[in-house]
Amino acid sequence: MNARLSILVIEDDKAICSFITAALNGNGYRTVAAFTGREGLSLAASLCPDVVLLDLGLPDVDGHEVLQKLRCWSRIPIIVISARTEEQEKVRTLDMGADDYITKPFGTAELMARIRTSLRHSSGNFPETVYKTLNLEIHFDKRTVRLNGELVHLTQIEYQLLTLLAKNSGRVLTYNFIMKNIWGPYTDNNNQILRVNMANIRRKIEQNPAQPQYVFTEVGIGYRMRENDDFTPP
Amino acid sequence: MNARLSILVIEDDKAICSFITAALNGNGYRTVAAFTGREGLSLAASLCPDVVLLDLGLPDVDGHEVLQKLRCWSRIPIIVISARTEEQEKVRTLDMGADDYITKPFGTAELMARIRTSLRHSSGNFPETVYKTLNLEIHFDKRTVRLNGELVHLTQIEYQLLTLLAKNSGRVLTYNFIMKNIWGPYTDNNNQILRVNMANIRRKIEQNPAQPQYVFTEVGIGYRMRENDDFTPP
DNA sequence: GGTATTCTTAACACTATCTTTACATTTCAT
DNA sequence: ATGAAATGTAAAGATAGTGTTAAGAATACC
Repeated sequence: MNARLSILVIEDDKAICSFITAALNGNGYRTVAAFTGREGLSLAASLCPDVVLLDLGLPDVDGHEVLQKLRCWSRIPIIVISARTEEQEKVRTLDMGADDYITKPFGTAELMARIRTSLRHSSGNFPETVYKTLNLEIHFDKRTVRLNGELVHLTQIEYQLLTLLAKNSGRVLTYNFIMKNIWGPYTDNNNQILRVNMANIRRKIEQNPAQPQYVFTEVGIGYRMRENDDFTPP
Repeated sequence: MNARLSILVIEDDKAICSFITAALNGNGYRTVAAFTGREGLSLAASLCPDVVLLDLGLPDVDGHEVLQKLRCWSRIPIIVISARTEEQEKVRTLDMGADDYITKPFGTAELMARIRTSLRHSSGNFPETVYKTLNLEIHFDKRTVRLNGELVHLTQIEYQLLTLLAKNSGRVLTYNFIMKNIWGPYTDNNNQILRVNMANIRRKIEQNPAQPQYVFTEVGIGYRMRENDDFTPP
């Protein structure tokens, strides 16, 4: 059911590269190889892999530069592989945003374990307890929704859907993500049920459902909820 | 303003323990020490520290058991410290939910770097992944584009196109590369559709589409997006 | 067991988006 | 300068995606 996870290997030494990709394939991952930093950056952008393995000793661009460029726009887990064992080098690399630093030589089993650990990290987390904007308030701990101070009654699914969006407010959630989250991983790709629920929610909280203020449609992608007011960036 | 982060050190060797806590204190962390597994578990539960450092060689309970028990109820980052270097041991420990595995002897600088990395993972306060230049901001993880702070609505293809360029900012992407990336490998070599989309994007984000500030045309080659000037290391 | 609520499915109207066409404008070599 | 090639723009038809309604099925509640 779940699509296989894909891993981008950025490594100039073809022998090592094919060794690594073979090991990854053997463990059920899809792999894509890049032999230069430039190539790696483009592929990362177009493929959006689940993990990046980055060898620091590249011919064209400095590996650290690749790391830096990637971190400008992505939080994909990046596991750096390097021959250098000096502590300063490790510190520098980790502080530039690498998720792990493995020194050569290393065993494939350890590599696989560290990949699994990275994947664990990249799956999300959100702590907020109140969502509040315009005239809408959601208290997650009380499980209440208020519009202009008045309690709004939502059904189970409607509430789940609204809070999923609220906890990720400002961010577009894909139809698929929402479906999987609420109807479980084995639902088909039919959004009809989602559309109906959204229409019902809008009827309850929007003044004019045709011009929503709270939940917006991103055609072809999914829904996005208006950003939470008491959002305090770091 | 920010409360200092607290770290629980579970380590039976008092010499090593005081060495580590001293280093942590020197780096601004609050530390609590536990000399047995049992103690460590109860302290973790009562304190809810931000990170746990766990030595596997404990006298009373097996270190792996501590790890397992902790993971039953908590997702606190756990960094395991161990004298054992065998790969199987590392794999087992990581797969039981440890966030990192450091072998003795290790330097304090590396330990600190790995703690920072773990903290980044847990608190979700990853530096936001954005493209930013002049008055334009693209938030990749939210899938939003802002011009002068205002949300700009882009269609699916427009967004794909803009982010492909942004993720490769400063570099020329050929028409062919872009076409293949967005319309798939089997499209013909007709750029018309690409030109239309670029015109639409420019109408939405450029002040004067005839003299673009963000996406430049490289005649005969492709498009290039103004370089991201946002990079701020952690 | 009957009633009310909620969930799901299907049909259809409506809207946004995509693609194509036609033509204007710019660029560059001669 | 001039013309051919490349690029930009506008508009309209085709397509796909979304919202809405309503009716039957499933579930919970007396």
